[in-house]
Amino acid sequence: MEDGRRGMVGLLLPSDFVGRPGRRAAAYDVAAASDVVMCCFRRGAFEQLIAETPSICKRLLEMTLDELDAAREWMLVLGRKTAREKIASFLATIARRDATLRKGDAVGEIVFDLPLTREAMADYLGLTLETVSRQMSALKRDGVIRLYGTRHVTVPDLGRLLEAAGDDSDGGLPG
Amino acid sequence: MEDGRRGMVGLLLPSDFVGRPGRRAAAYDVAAASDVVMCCFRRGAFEQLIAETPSICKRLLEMTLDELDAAREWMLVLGRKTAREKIASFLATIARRDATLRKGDAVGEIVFDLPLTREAMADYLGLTLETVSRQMSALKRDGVIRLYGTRHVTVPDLGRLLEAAGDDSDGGLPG
DNA sequence: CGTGCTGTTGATCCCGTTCAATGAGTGTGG
DNA sequence: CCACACTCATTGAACGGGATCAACAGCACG
Repeated sequence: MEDGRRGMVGLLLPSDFVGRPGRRAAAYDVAAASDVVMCCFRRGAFEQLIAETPSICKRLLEMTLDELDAAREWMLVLGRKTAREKIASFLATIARRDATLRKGDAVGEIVFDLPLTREAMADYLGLTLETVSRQMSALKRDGVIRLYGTRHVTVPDLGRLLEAAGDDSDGGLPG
Repeated sequence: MEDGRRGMVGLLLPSDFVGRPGRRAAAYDVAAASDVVMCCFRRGAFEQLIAETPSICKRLLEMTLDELDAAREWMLVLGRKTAREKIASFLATIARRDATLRKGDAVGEIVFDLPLTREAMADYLGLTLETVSRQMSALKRDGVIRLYGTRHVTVPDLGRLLEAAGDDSDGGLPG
């Protein structure tokens, strides 16, 4: 924002798509928070591809609708959750997609690395970096997560994390 | 949310589209806040129409991308703005689309009716209804808006409203 | 070693919430 | 017509969660 306040409106993870067919300029900056591999398309050729291949357009529509749902879900997080719940929600999101990518070992201990600095997390969650740090410490103290270094996280019990996130309903583990 | 906290993730206004091609169930409730006229399509026929008419799919994609941009814009509002700025941003949004619908008299005094109760505004803005009420009174006291009854609003100077919204850059009135 | 960056922790303050009372508008029934 | 109930809105007082200001620790790098 003009006065220096910063915000993040999305987090792109492996397999995500970025860009807006039909527009020259994006409304937001895209910054790499880690090393990335990108697959790029020339705008003209890509738009032609869309025009000629209805199934691709349909697929893009579905992906965009998914993003929209995610954005709306996040609006609830930003608008109605406490700092602790925001942090827990964020960790749960990362844990979930991480588990999805290397799928298989669904249950048991979850291990992952945070892709963001404390400051970036704060921007994403609408908090200050100090609050992020404090709540991370609090979740660690309460045994909801364990921290090795500042980035490496393990979640011994996903249920407890979801509980801390305010996303109750038990996590819905399939029988 | 499960514990009684409520939130709104979008505001549908005349000419908006709601629904998700390709999904049976919506992730959110849709509630009418005023009298409405809806134009409905049967799912099957509509999806067939999409499949057969690439231009419609393309149009839907564009609309969804616009909604996604709006949702992200709103994430910044929810995450980084003060109560006063949130209220002002909301009023500016309503004023803008209202001016767009009955387009023409762009400049000068803007007049419109709020489509929501204070409580619904609070849910949309991530505030309490008391705070909404207080900030409305504050904006009125400061002369940014005028209130006739609880719903009817006039904005004597859009620039000042945008300033209060934190959306500086002067409103960009064309010469 | 010093410098810079990221993260942690402490102390204090303030904005928005919470709890509570009151007002204003509307519909209902005597 | 007025009393009553009910909903929506305004306003006040007190509290608290997160922001702010500030000090310091860990680590990489020259």
